[in-house]
Amino acid sequence: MPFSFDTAVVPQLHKRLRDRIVSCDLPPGQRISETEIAAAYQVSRQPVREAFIKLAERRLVSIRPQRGTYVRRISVPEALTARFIREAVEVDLVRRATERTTSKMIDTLDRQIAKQRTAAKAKDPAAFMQLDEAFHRSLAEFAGAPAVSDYLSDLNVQMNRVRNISARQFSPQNLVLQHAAIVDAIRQKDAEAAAGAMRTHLREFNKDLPKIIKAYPDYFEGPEALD
Amino acid sequence: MPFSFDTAVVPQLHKRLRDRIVSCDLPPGQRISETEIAAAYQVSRQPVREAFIKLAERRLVSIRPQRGTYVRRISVPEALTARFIREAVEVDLVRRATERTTSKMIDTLDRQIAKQRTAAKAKDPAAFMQLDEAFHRSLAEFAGAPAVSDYLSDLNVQMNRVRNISARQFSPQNLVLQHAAIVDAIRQKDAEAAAGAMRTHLREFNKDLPKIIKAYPDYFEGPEALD
DNA sequence: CCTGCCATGCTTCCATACAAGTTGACAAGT
DNA sequence: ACTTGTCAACTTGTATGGAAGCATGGCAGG
Repeated sequence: MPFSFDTAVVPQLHKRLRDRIVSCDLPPGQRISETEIAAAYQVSRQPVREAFIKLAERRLVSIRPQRGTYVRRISVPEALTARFIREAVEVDLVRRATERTTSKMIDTLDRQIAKQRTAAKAKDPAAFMQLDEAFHRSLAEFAGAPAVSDYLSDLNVQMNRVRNISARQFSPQNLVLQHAAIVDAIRQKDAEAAAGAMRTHLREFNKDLPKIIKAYPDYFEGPEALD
Repeated sequence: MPFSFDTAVVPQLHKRLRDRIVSCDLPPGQRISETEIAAAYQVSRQPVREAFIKLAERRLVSIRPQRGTYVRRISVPEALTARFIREAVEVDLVRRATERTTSKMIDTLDRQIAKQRTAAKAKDPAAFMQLDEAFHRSLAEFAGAPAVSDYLSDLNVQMNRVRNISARQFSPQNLVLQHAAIVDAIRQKDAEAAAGAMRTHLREFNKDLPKIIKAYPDYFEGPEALD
């Protein structure tokens, strides 16, 4: 499938490949070569190579010189580290958001949760993932630090592959309840309760992870751990 | 100055350019062209280009197609966001470290502080910066999350240019005292005091920043904020 | 049957050539 | 004086051709 002409090729390639990797359409461990992708997308090798470099910087692929380029398997320590950082930051964010509670803010969050409930019932994991991200982004905005989300989404790239599988596997209904608990605590202006609810919510990842590892062991890095 | 032959060129170039940028040897706003750098380091344009791509991913340079590549000016909002995240994470880390206090740990930290005092008296900013990073890295290790440091150092790239200038401008003696306060709180197993001391320490950045902006206004992004 | 060598075909890396867009100078016209 | 059009000298983007290194499989020798 070729690209639009009037735009640089590399960004298009990068985005497309990233999406395919995060959604596990290109599964972890999959080998992808410059020539192969170049032929598939009808471009020369150079832009493909440059897209690969960008993906490697985000640790989504691993370029092994003279050997090949592979979709990185998920590193459990890395995913846990990303989760740890996310917990520290988001707990802080939700505390701050609670201190600045406004009725407009509560309304917005309530509306988002209603939408999430709908998506959960409709069993539309992709839509739910998007709403989930929007919810956390809103919290960052209400905490007065909107740019934090951008940094976090960079970080989340590692977690998101797991969460994508997870969303397909399990019902996100739990997650909606946890979101609702966070909003309730904010509504009551109870910062500590909100922080606790957020911690509980984010630690759910640690419970799902082992299940996903059992179900898809090939997707994860073994002890070899070569980059 | 050419490179060693038996190693790939791109990583060497990347590291060298990154160091030059973070140390402000290549000042913010400086234009750097592929051909120019290629000539200076005796390589072809392609590896330079690929190093530029990596630097752009870390937001250290801004590649403007058909126009040129520039060392990014420091974005104040970005630096503040990085600091915010760092505070959230490091406060959490120091709390955890306090809960796991051991005498060996205290010894290590005390020794590090002694070294910092020496570097501060010797007015060796580069050495101090290195010791400072080692100190924070140790705290992450003692908190049982060593990999967090790697993520943070990625984040810090933005702050580090400011801190580099700051270290040259002001005496780091204050910072040593703040480090010592953190260690004292850990010694007394007072997690809240340790967290508070860490907050105070990291918020120092917010006090230095305006001074640096006044002294080097050209190094910072104005309202134009193009990318 | 097992082991080690070696050719072959792959991969990424680097160099080079060309394409396409931007910028600035400068001259012509108003 | 001011605007406008053109051109030349840059910039980065893409294509392509080798060079060097690695993996695989066949094959000779034990």
